[in-house]
Amino acid sequence: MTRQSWHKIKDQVMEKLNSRYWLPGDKLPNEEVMARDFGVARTTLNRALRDIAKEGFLIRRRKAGTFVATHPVRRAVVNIPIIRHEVESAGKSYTYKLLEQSIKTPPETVNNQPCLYIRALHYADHIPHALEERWINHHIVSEILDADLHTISANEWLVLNAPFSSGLVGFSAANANPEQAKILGLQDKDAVFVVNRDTWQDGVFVTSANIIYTSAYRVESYL
Amino acid sequence: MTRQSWHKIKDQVMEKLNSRYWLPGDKLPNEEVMARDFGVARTTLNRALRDIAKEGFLIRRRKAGTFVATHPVRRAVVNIPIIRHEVESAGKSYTYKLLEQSIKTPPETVNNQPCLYIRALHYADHIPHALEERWINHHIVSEILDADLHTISANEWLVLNAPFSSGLVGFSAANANPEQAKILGLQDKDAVFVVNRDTWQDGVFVTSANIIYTSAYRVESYL
DNA sequence: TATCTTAATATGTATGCACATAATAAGATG
DNA sequence: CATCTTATTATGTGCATACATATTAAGATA
Repeated sequence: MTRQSWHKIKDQVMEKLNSRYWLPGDKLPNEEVMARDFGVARTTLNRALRDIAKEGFLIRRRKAGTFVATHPVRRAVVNIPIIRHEVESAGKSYTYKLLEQSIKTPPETVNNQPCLYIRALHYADHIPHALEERWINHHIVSEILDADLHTISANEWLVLNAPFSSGLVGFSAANANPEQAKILGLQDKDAVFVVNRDTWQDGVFVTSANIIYTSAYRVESYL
Repeated sequence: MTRQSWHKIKDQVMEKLNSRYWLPGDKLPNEEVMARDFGVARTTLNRALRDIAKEGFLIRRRKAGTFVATHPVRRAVVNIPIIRHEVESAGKSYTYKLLEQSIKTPPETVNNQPCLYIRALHYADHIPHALEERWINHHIVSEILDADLHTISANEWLVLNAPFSSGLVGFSAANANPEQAKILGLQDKDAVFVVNRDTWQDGVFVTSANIIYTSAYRVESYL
């Protein structure tokens, strides 16, 4: 008898969900029984079920049991790459221009003490691709004051030098303001796609960035 | 001696990454050694490392070993809820109006045979919140022809009745066209946030939807 | 040297067992 | 009847062990 992997068990369970053999809300047999049915150890079945639950199709509660999710919340996993990589992997040439670098006081919503402010333009095939507007807490990542941000983008510098901080990403749409439109080569009021990223290190504010893309930009993901 | 959980091991490893004890590109000790160092079984350490690798901070290759990712691709996990739930969990009243329901031929980019076309408006506190424009392959999910789409949105009906299909999500920005602007109560050319969802069941086209939100809308996620 | 074969190695995972823990149900107490 | 306590149960997880598998490195062969 060939060995069963937890991947195969997962596929078999998913098949029973897809075929509606188990319906939303249904309670599944307990692990011991299912493991016996599938002919694997409970550990192996457990791993398969945990993985499916993590994807949102099953709800598991101790003592209560395992249930088919009634309203599976679909989760899309979105990659947030470094802009240079994003451009280059689309087969285009990447260039970059630092527009502004100064220390000033950000809006209260960002931070309550003076920060390093960066404005930079990312090009794909020498056409403006994305405008980066970023606040950096240089009290925390003080080494960035020595970095040559004409050569390497703040985006990339931070990923390399403070890569493991936690953060919040937001996607939204906006009308370009006149200045942004001019820089990006757009008409006034043209729609832009804004990616906002705020990150912290151990609870302390590190950086807040708005990346402003032309409306041709699109974030995609399989789910 | 208290028992160590794989979560704690994970935290300890993450701490060594955060503190730059291990630098991007570094090779970590092998599992056997690390397990001994942390005082746990290899299984437990393995689970922690697998989890971190899944999040993109470590790269693991058989025989080669475990390495700190040089360019960790940040992944944001975005929830795609049912619109009604989204509105209600914001503490607002949800209402819904079916604007159009007909069978016609979609653009070639969607499907090559006549489909059910739905246009519906979702309200939050009786203010237009999102416009749904959707094509449905009624040859596959024929039961939807019997559903009363005045009562339940196609969005929700599909999640309940064909919930486990695979799909593609896209986020983008656009300028509202005059008709969309009128329906959503916007000015012409106002920016809108568009969520596009295409889903298939076993490789067969099921549905393609554009959900058009006003620019106040924002997709957020921790990472 | 170039190429194929083989051995060594680090991760991947199945299994049986034991115990931890959360949540519920049953029972005891006022 | 309400409330607190306790037992039960299903999932969560640790551990030791064995073997699987991908990948690299070393050795053999031409």
